[in-house]
Amino acid sequence: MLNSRDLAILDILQRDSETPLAEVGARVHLSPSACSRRIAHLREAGYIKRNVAVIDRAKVGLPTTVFVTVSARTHSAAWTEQFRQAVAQIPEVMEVYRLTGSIDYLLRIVLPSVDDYDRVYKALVARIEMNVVCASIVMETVKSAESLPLHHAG
Amino acid sequence: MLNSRDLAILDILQRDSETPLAEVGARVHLSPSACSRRIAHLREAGYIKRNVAVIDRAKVGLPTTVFVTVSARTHSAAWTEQFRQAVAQIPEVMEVYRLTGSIDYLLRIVLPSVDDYDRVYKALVARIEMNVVCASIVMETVKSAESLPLHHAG
DNA sequence: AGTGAAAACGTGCGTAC
DNA sequence: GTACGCACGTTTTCACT
Repeated sequence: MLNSRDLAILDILQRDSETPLAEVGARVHLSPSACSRRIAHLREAGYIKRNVAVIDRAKVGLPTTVFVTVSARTHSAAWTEQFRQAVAQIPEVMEVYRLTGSIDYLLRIVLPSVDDYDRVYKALVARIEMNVVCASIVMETVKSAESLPLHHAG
Repeated sequence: MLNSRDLAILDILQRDSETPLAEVGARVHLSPSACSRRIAHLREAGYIKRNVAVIDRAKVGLPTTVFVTVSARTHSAAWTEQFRQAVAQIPEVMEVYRLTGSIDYLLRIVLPSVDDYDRVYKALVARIEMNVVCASIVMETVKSAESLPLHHAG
């Protein structure tokens, strides 16, 4: 289980994983060595999965996001599995969610430009029969939090 | 500008920012010290924004995701700015995108449970008048890439 | 069991070649 | 680009509560 101090440590590390233990310790009122042990425990227990570099999408030539809503042709287990494999194979498809309601799936696709969507669309429909309900291009990212609301966790 | 070696380094670091320089060097056929210089440059130039810990959402008590589609009451600059501030103030609202098409905005909301959605919904409508078109609960995360398709970048 | 002080360790960085 | 050495931060040990 997690106490409030563990949550505070996680909150620091999800914003900057390179924060020196001395600073982490100062912020949660703990010694650096104690922080080191806590973090090691949080890793082993799976609360921290790994550390990653956050890359500027626009700067590396991937400024465009397209959201695609899809409904299944059939709801058979075979179709579902084939769909799962299709989206797994296409790296531009970064996230796929199965939703409640009339729309079955939501896909987030990351691309160099809107022109590339056609390529990804064709790659998708070549692998699996599906009804693309709608494709919406992201005009503006109004908010992008990148850190979990840990203070509001259960 | 970025060459293919820089992209390879970014690809390694976006998967695991703790990869030792010796291993990064081995994978891109470069000495550790040369890697160190490249990475420092990638940071200064803003390609790498920062390093963060990836936290297991379910384990910290935030397993639920809700996607909400919103259309604007009016399209005035004042409404837009007020909407921007409203979503900025609510930490559970992690991402907000302005989209093409009839739906104006897409919100990704992260919560302890579906029951908490009512609380966030009320917090939103208390701050800004808007038409919530639809709220869909994520039943299953079919794919979650967490790393950019750098090999397909422009 | 969990803490803090201090010593040992390892990695990354700067200088020299 | 390689080799060395220093410096820093992290990790471990240990005494203690």
